[in-house]
This record gives sequence, structure tokens and C-alpha cells, in this order.
Amino acid sequence: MRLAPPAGRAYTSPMPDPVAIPIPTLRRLPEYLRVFRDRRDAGDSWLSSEAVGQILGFGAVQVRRDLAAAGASGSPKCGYPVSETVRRLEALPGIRGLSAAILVGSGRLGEAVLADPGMERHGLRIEEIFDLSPDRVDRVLDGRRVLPLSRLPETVRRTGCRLAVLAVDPDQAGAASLALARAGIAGILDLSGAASPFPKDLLVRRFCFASGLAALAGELDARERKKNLDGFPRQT
Amino acid sequence: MRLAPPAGRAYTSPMPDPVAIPIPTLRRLPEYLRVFRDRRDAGDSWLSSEAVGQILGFGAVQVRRDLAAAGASGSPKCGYPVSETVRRLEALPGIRGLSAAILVGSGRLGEAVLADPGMERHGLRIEEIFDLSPDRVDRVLDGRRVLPLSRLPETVRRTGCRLAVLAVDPDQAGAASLALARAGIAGILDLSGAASPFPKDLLVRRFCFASGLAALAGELDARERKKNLDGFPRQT
DNA sequence: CTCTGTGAAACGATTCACAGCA
DNA sequence: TGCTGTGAATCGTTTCACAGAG
Repeated sequence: MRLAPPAGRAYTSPMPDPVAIPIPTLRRLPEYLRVFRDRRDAGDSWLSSEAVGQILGFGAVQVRRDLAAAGASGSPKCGYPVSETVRRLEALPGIRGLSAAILVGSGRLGEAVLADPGMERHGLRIEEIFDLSPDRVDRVLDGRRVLPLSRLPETVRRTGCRLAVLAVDPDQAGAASLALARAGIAGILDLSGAASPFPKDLLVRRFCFASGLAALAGELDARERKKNLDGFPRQT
Repeated sequence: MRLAPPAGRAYTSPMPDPVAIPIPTLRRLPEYLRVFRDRRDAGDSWLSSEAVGQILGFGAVQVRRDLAAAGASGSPKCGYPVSETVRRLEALPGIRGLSAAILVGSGRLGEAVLADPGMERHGLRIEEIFDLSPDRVDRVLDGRRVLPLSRLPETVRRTGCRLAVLAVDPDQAGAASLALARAGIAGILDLSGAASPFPKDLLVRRFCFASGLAALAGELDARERKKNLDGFPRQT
């Protein structure tokens, strides 16, 4: 149940290699946390991998593998202990560890980020709000005053934030990312939809509604063509 | 240049399988389109895979493979012909083909989707806006009147829309997805952050700011630990 | 000589099948 | 019997190395 070095794998560290969480798994972990929190709040004590899979649309085996990677263990016959699992998931770096972020951009998109009820549920917090347009600075949003970019370095130093959400217009993305990099931000969730290169040492994860939709359309198309070729996918 | 059946791979279809675009590629294609459009608007005629890779943070080989999958060809020494490549990318299903979508949810998140300048650039269009809250219905947003869910089936039938963006509160996601499925929608971009299961026959792609941020934090952490172990990653 | 295009190898994630425990 | 946990096989993408065209 602990870790039992399977067979090979003896590089330098006798430790279980807490690093080895695959990136796709990493992306799913927050979803698991949300599900387990829901169940905890609903008063349940146990939850099986199968049930989690059904809710999230993954396979049960994958759920078990992911949870194992996160350091969570379950009990045969019962499933996973809800509170304990929540605690394990929260203990992961990036889920509770690096939980503060800066928001750049206070337009509609930025407001939507602030209003996201998921933020709090994931244990995340927007520390400060910045904007590049002078006429947007000094407004009060969600209880915080919008700051000019010039205040960035100081804020990063003070809060120790390493993450930023970039919710500006595409043509401001370059300037903003530069400022963020200079201020010491390490990771950016870029919602701007800009097509410009970012500073190399920044870890950037992009998302934009339009790309997401376009990709979805493509996947849908691919899936339907596949169905037409296969006949029935599964029938035992 | 056409397709040349490599070696093995001869199941049933002697055809080039125009279906065979891998899903990760499919997700990147909209990004390429954006870059090539930018360059076209900037007046450039040629663009190399290396340059595209640098802008988007991918490897040059990957760019070439992706563009090849999309049916675009380049010329040695010059790179890819910008206008021609834009046309090729636009010709793909889901990039210009299935380009209309329905929006459910007219709160801040829905407004952000409507305001996304990327929408138009990707050739996408929000056909109609719906909401579950009666007091939000009948407002006019972005030139369109917000409709009640009861108008969904008719709208889907009329427009032939297969895609929907779900931008409602988490607790409304279940009801909304059910209505969408019943109305004949096939693919949903779910921005609600809900942890409830969706109808099985729907293709659902989820995104929420919080999960995205949390995953980013995790990736950042993983990357930094890796750096610490490796010494220098690249030095020839 | 530069940049595309591609077989083949390498890699990593998902799935399968089954061992083990309550 | 029900569910977790995991070696092993499978599947698919990314990367490498080089052939080929302008």
C-alpha cells in the first residue's frame, strides 16, 4: 500500500519520486478534488473509483491510477475514504501549495475569472488585479482596487505569487507577458488569444473560447466519421 | 505528397482515411490558423515551420506534421505560403465547417464568451443566447435577445447547430446539458465547472479557470523539480 | 544550402487482465 | 464477492534522422 519499489527504478533517490505525476494526470487532479469535496460536503464517507469515473467520464482504472499518483489510497470493498482523499489531494503542490495568483485584465473576461465560483472551491485566490488601460485602473472590482502594471514587481515580491491569469486584449498580451516575466511570475494562464511569442522562461498554458470550440467541432467531426466506419464500438 | 500508404496498416479501407487527424493536432490547428491569419494581415507571403514553432512554443517538426495532417504543403527554402495555408486550414471541418454554436448562460461568463474577439477570427459565431433564469431572459446582449430554454429545440432545428457553449452556474449545468442533449446538440464546451455527469452521447470538453490554474501550478512545480534534478537540459 | 516531408524509433499514457485484500 | 492496486500489453503522439526538392 505504501510504495514498494516495484522492480527497476533505482536512480539516486530511494524516495517514491514525488515528482513523477504525468501532466495529463495533473490536469485531472483538480477535477477529482472537486468531486471528492462535493461528496464530503454531501456527507458521504466512501467513494469508489467507478463512481468517480462515471461522474467525470473517465475509466475507473484511470481514476485509480491518478489517485495513486496523488498519494491517495483506497480500501477494497469500500472505495476511497472521502475526507482523507480530499486531504491528500489538497496536499499536492499547485492544488493548495501555490494557490495565489495575479489577474491582469479587468474587462469582461477578467470579471468572469473573478466571478468564477470554482476559484474558491479549488482553494485558489486572486491576490490582486491589474490593468494596462489607465481608465480601468483605480476602479474597485470584487473588493479590490485595480492597480497599474507599474505596481506589479512590488506585488509579486510582497505576495510571493508565481502565477498569473492573463485576461487582456490580444494586442496587449505581449507587453503584459513581458512585465509579468520581469516581475518574477513563473506561470501564466493565457486567456488573451494572442498569437505572439512569450518570454521563453515562462510556463504558458493557453486557453481561448474560440480555439476550444473549434477543436471541439473538429473532435466531434472525427468522432462521427469514426462511428460511421466502425459500426458498433462495443458489444462484448 | 498525396498520401502513399506507408507500409503496414491495411485494415479494410484502401482510402487515405481523411479522418486520421490526431486529436492533439486538432487542438493545435486553430492556433496555427490564427498565426497564419496574423501574418497574412501583416502582408507576409511565406512563413516557415520554425517561425511558427517559435511563436507558439512547439517544435518545428511538429508544426510540419500538423500542417501536413491539415492538408497544407510548403515549399523548401520558402516555408509555407501564407494565404494558401490559411485557406487550407479554414477548409477543415470544425474550423470553418461546423462554425455555429449556441450559448447557454448570459452571466459574466457568457458575456465574456460573446466579447471574445477570437470568435470572429476563428470564423465562429454564436447563433443564439439562452438562459435558465427567467429574469435574464429577454434582455438584449450583443444584438441578440436572450431566449428561454424552451426555445432550444426549435432553434437547433432551424440553425442546424451542433455545438453549444455552457456558461451557467454549476448547479444549473445538469438541467442545461439534458436540455441540450434532447434538443439535438452533439458537442458541448462546458465552462460551468460542474462535477456532474453529462448525457453519455454528448461529446463534452470541459474547461474552467480554476482547474486550468491549478493544473498550471502543478505543471510549474513539476517543471521546477525536473530542472533541479537535470542540471542543464540543453547545451549541445 | 535551406527548409519541407517522412519512415522509424522513442516515449508516455491508457487499457487490460489479474493478483490481493477485506 | 467487490473493489483496489499493478505488471504487462497496447495505443497513439512526439522526436530523431535523413531523404528530397527548390
